[in-house]
Amino acid sequence: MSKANTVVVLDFETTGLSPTYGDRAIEIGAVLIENGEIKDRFQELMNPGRPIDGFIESYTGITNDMLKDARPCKEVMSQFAGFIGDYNLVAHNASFDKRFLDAELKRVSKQYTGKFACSMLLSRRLYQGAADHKLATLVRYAKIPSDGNFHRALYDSEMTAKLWLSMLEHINSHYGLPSIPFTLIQKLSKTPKHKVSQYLNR
DNA sequence: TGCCAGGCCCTCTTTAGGGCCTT
Repeated sequence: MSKANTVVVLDFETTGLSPTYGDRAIEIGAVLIENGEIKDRFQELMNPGRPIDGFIESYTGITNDMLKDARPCKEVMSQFAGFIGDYNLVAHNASFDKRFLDAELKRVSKQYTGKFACSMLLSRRLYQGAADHKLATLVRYAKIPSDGNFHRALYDSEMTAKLWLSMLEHINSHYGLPSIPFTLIQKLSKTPKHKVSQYLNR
């Protein structure tokens, strides 16, 4: 599979916000996009080794009962390392998912070489008219069909993937760029908002 | 057991503060 035309879009559900303060992953979901199409999927719950609190149960719909028989994080993450391989990676608010990916893979002595891009940072440049840049809001803004079942890992990764493809199509239709290298998307995601057109029209 | 983040980005900025996003 061509690395240049492939990205893995991933999403974690977790026990909280900070792996450096002991939070763990409880579910990973991911889709593999090749040449603009979803070609593969990965989804699994994982047992973090301790109970999750009521807020997380309510927020995700993942219960302690569901996690009781799930495989431990180390088994799931070792397998997931094989799924992401050396592909580049995308997530919505990628700094969050990158922290958990790094922390969980470090526990199983796995590494990855792909680079991250962030769909939220890109959307702040391309979809400046959106009411906000939450994933659900952007899915509605981009008119992506959705049943509204957010906050599960595979569903959110699929919606992020479709949002990502929507933004690539936006770049093509507005700026005549049918394909744009991943490294340029990363740079675009850090470009000052008022310079986006200048950046893409050069 | 319970504690709890951090990068981006704007502005009443840069010797700072606070909202947005993710769970």
